[in-house]
Amino acid sequence: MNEKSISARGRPKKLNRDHVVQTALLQYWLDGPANVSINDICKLTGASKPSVYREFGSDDGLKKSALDAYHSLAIKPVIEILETDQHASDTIEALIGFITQDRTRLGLPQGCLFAMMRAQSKQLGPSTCAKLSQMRLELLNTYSAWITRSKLRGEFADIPTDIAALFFDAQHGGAMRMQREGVSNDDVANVLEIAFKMTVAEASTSGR
Amino acid sequence: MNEKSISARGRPKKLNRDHVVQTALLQYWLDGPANVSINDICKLTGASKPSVYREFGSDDGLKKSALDAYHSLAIKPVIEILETDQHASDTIEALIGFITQDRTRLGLPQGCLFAMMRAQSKQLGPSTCAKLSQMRLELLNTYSAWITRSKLRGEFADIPTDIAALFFDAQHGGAMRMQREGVSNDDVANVLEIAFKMTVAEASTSGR
DNA sequence: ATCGTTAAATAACTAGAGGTACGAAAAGGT
DNA sequence: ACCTTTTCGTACCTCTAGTTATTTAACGAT
Repeated sequence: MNEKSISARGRPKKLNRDHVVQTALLQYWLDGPANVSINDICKLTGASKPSVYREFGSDDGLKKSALDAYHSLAIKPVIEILETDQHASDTIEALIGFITQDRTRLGLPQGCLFAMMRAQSKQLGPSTCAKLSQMRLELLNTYSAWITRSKLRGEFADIPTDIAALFFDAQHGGAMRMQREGVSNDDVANVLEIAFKMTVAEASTSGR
Repeated sequence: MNEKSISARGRPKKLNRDHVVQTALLQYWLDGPANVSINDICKLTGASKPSVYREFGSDDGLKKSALDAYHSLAIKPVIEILETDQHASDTIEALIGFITQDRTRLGLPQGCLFAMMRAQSKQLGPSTCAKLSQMRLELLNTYSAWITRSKLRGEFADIPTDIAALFFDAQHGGAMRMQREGVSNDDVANVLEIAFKMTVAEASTSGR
């Protein structure tokens, strides 16, 4: 099924790719991608340095793989919330809930690796940067599609779609930074609520 | 007047402190504080490394001094806008204008050194970090004071002051990131306008 | 058994970071 | 003229980053 059974020749592989990626992901997330070296990853996983280079090619390759894993873990859920068919205000509520959940209980760091990497993209390699902007576009497009759908149902204010998408992306980034700077999740949620409230269609607001 | 004339003994100083600080500031601003080494600064200014260390003590000291200079250059203007006595909507307009001005014409980089440093504070030394959080608090307090005054004049929406201050800070940071990521100043201004519009008192909005 | 294939790990290399020891140089004071 | 004070700058140090050469080990195929 996997590639291992296809090419079963040669010395069997010892390195656990997933373990390395997960460890790197967590460490990048916890300490910031620029503060974690390949050496650190080797110490943490017990892998040898050449093994890591054989598997990922370079520091850039490992970071890209970790970012890939982060996508499944923390970006896809956001996208799925935006693609769930429900009232815009419910989507917003779900979004706020996901962003401000207490991740420490799940053993996950606060903040957002994606946001951190965007903030330090100048210190990252080309393939990580490519992945980053691809993810950025994917998110912006998902926001745009959701906003368009919400507008058709009269649930969204009269704001240009692309501007509103940038606005949502900005709020998400802002929330992540607040978390890192120690603002309580309650306060972050409050900020997001007043931020997102205005994007809801004005008709329903004045109707109450 | 200055310290030079007080202790005029010893070999005269050759190092131009201001020149070094300004060069460092610009380079940090342009390439990111983590991507500029003391060596780079020395090459750019012609100063010798020990001179720089004699003057600033450490990398951390130089970064702190550069951040200090940035405060006068780009943070103080924001604070002054917030302390000018005018209608809240005019203040907001001035704020948006300042944030989205085209700095390339002034020979200044895009983005915001303060925001960049906040995003990479884990890579900075203790005194730079202290300066950073001091500036953060100063800004938040200035926002809060302005919001309180605006509320008294009925020009601000019914939002908890500290939450609104965090909201403004978040918008500023978001705008800086958008600039760095290549969003046009027009689009940034549009995002800020819809973001700040809601903080204006609702009474005047419905009155139109 | 041996051969090609693949992966292992030790031990290096290069580059650049932050930081400093130290002797020479340039001024004023005596 | 000499001493003291202050700064200068070359040449170094240490440490860690990313990266790789090289030899050895473990497998399937012949």
